Amino acid sequence: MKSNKEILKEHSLKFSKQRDLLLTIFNENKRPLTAEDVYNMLDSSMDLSTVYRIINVFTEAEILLKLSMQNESKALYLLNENRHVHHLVCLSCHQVKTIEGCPIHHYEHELKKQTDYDIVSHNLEIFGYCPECKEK
Amino acid sequence: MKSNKEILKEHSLKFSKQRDLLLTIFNENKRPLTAEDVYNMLDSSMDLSTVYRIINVFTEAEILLKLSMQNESKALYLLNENRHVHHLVCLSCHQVKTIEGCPIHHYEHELKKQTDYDIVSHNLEIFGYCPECKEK
DNA sequence: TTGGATGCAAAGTCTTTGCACGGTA
DNA sequence: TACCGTGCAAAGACTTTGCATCCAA
Repeated sequence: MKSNKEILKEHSLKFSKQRDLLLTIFNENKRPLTAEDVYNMLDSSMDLSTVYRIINVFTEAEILLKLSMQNESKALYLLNENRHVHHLVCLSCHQVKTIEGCPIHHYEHELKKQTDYDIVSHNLEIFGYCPECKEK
Repeated sequence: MKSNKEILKEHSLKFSKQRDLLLTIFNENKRPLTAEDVYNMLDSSMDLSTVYRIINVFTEAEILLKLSMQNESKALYLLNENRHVHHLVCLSCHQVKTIEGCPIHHYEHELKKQTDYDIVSHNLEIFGYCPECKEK
């Protein structure tokens, strides 16, 4: 298991107490978090603007992944596991299940032929209710 | 071809000059538009807040579809064709190609079994460069 | 020592809301 | 006429930025 310090170094990012803390939070919470979620977990011990700045730096470095979830006005961020995966997100508790294997990888090739588009990426998120929440 | 008046009536929405105009704009521009795009097309002849209000009403009535596209801070809206389709969006010109047939429809059933989640919906958008833009 | 990171406060961007007026049913 | 829609102005929510200070390399 890599230390936070090592992770930062790999991405040519300076170490700081704040960056260390944020990495730890995202490591310990494998679900999408808003900047505010993170801020609250820190008991406001760091400025909100710093949280935003670090999240932006991490996203640019691809340490974090930005999710686009409709009906959410705040941006959600998740640790980038560096594999091509998708997420099954619980609409009630926001818990995330990571789905290995991309169901449309093959389809992209087909689409490329059909449309003559240069296909670069896609965005797939699946929504539902997790076993616990669906009972209610 | 239904008139705008009829479309509004079907959704139990009152007719107004402004709603009529917006429907026409979305009908003539089958690509994702921001509230501001619409406002500009109107030569500012209607208030921006009205544009937002109408877009919200239309989205709630499912006349429009709200897209979630990462790296876009403004919300994008598109006429809802009332079929389950996905969109292939050009990263350069925002032109949209509608894809009939859902490549993951079958996959959702499989996933339901695997995960015990109650799967409700998904969100798939595909990004790339259209034949014209990819030359550049 | 030095440049980048942070805290604080202020501003920016996108969107929503309150209220008076106007138009549709 | 009664109610909903609209314009205008202001506020709200989320995020970014400027600047002085602080800290890691």
